[in-house]
Amino acid sequence: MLDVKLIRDNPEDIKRRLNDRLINCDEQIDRIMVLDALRRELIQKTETAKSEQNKVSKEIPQMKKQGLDTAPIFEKMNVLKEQIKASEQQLREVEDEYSELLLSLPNLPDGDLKPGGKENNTPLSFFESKFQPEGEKNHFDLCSDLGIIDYERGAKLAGSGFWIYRGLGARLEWALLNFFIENHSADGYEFMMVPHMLNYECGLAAGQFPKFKDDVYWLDEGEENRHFMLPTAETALAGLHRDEILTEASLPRKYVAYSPCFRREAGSYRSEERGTLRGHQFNKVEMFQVTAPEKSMEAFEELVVRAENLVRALGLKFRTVKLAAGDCSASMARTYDIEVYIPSIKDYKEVSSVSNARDYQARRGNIRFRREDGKIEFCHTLNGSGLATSRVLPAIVEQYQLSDGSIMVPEVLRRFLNGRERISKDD
RNA sequence: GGAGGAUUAGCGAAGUGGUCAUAACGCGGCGGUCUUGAAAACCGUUUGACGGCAACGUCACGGGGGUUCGAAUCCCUCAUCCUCCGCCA
Repeated sequence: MLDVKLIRDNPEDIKRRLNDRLINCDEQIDRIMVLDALRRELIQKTETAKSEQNKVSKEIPQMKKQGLDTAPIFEKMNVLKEQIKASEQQLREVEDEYSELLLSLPNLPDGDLKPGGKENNTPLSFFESKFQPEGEKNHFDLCSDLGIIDYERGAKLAGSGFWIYRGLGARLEWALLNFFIENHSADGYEFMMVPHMLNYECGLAAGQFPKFKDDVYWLDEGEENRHFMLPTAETALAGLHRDEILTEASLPRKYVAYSPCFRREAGSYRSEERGTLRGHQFNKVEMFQVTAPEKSMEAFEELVVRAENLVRALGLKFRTVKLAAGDCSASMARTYDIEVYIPSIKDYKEVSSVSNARDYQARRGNIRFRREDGKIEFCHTLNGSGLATSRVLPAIVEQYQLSDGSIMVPEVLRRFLNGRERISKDD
């Protein structure tokens, strides 16, 4: 959520900066300006009447004590009561529309981002693979032939977009997750195992709701207090310190969580995204930080390097891309993607998305901290995948394939697989 | 799933329709007096949000709604926690 003061002070500047995202919010901002003024006027009106009501109300017990006639004063109070009721009703209507509009505005992109969409993304760095692949098979065929992923029976159990990791495939997947968690934990990130079903407020704080509430799976539990399956552990971690005031000394808070991620992905199927490249459920290790505002860029750089180092340690070819304003997700002020190379489609696929939300999520979730001098401010929140496995595994099998259709196990993962160096058909 | 009970400041807790909600009282925290230093004792202090240039005002007793001239207090509803019963990996 944006600070309404920013809009109030310079609505044209905010419009221009949001336009960089290729989203036109001009009308919404104009309307917010109108409602903001109206809102403040109504607040004053209501509070003046309430002040009067409180004053008179205090006189009543004294009058009764003295045996005075209270009838005329009740008369007056009834009038006040009606006035307050009416202006409160008006205020409620104005505030409903006002906060809905304010919540629907995306975050301001950082000033150094290129305006526009995907086409304006800027690759920042490239890393070449450690291993020279000996074949050109695609990951779908390799995984099927090796028997490490069962796509057919996955669809049988749950439909298209689901798969089963089997045997050494499951072990490899588990090894990746372990490798990531161990890495972050060693550097002071607190490992969190969070609920996989969350309430609405989590989605609101993270910035996914109300706009993207149809992109997640909702459980059928009746009208109120329903749960949705989390689309990323970020949604849980963004809700962790909701309505809390943290001490400055306890910042930055560094968390790492593993969770499966559930996404509807309605209409986003593309034929090149076969196998595990896009599914309704995938595994991800997520990093999350809560920082003081002046420390969030430092934390951002840290998260980018952490994610890069994991891909580098696996020896995979990848690149890091700075996203243009329009390609960053709505809650984020800046995002860098780490993309791993998938030889069969001659393209890079995102395995990590590192973002700085600045105070956008903190405002929505009311996540604050107290400075040493006692002042209370909103925190900054950041998140980054570290990493999502559903694209790492295809990259591994393709980039580490041998001429006979077996694959090499990246060195850093071997100790999670009893020292195993390769996976072949006979296993 | 059923039956009870609870939710008030950092913590414990008083308050059962009005003039004690910046909330009694206790603990803790912070500042001070005393002390070589500490402890003890004593004194003081200690919520947040919103509106306003300010003076000041408004709101918040788990959340939301209602009754009333007036609600922490009465009613409805939801959430969470506790106790007992049932069921269960």
